[in-house]
Amino acid sequence: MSRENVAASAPHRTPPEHVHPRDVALETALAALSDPVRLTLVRELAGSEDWERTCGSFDVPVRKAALSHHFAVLRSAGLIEQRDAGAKRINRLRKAEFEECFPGLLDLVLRDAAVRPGRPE
Amino acid sequence: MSRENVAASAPHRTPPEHVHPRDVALETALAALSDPVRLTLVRELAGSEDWERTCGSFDVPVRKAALSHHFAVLRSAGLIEQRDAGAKRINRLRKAEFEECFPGLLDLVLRDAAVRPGRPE
DNA sequence: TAGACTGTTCGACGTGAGGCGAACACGTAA
DNA sequence: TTACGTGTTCGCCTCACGTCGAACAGTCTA
Repeated sequence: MSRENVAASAPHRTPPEHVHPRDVALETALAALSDPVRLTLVRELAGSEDWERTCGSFDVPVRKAALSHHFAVLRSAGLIEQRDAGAKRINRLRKAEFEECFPGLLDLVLRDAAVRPGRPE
Repeated sequence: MSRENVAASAPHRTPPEHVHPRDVALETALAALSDPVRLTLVRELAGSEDWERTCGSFDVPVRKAALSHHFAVLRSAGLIEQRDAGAKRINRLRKAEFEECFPGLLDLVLRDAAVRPGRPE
């Protein structure tokens, strides 16, 4: 709690904790991708450049509290990486790492959006 | 309720209702596979011949009521097909159809079991 | 410095999923 | 016919998930 612990020009915001897809169970990865909101996030992210999208820039029908929760789930499933940039937080899809650990899964998710747009509810 | 409605040597047990993977949403397929019990069922089924395994022949730590529920989930996700054989109900993994609709997914699930046996909980 | 903006955390809520035992239906064997 | 085995359905319970509003912490800008 001393002054020194906070010193050394450390960032004031606690940076997000990441999990590498290597340390993610298959069940966790599948569960993370089985939610429509998170599926939208992943797909929009896949169509953007790395570190291009802020958390608030996605077109999803939930408020920011729920949105923050979904990003946390994606993070702990090894699907995204986040970085603080000023007041905003920018995102990147961990395409290569995830593909290496769960081959074909990300492709399936992204392709499914294009090939079969209107699925049953 | 008349005698004729039951006639024509119809089976007494109502046969299970099936869903073709074609009519299954990606979210549904992923959710079905994100449960450890169902994952075990699918994997054991993949290691057996078609119509070889009865519902009660799987090594899962749940009672028969829950087991019956899991089979219903797998059925409505287009993952298995069931048929009545006397008092028992025998199963088949819809490997080809499912692979056609969700390419790579089943392979990922089955391979993951072999390549990474001990995953984090 | 005051305010606007971005995102996280907290507590609460409703819903649905997964588990169980009990009861039931059906098929089979004694 | 009776008894047993297999699997489904029902009601109930518990817990995790998704959602929200409110409050908070930082960052940037006026």
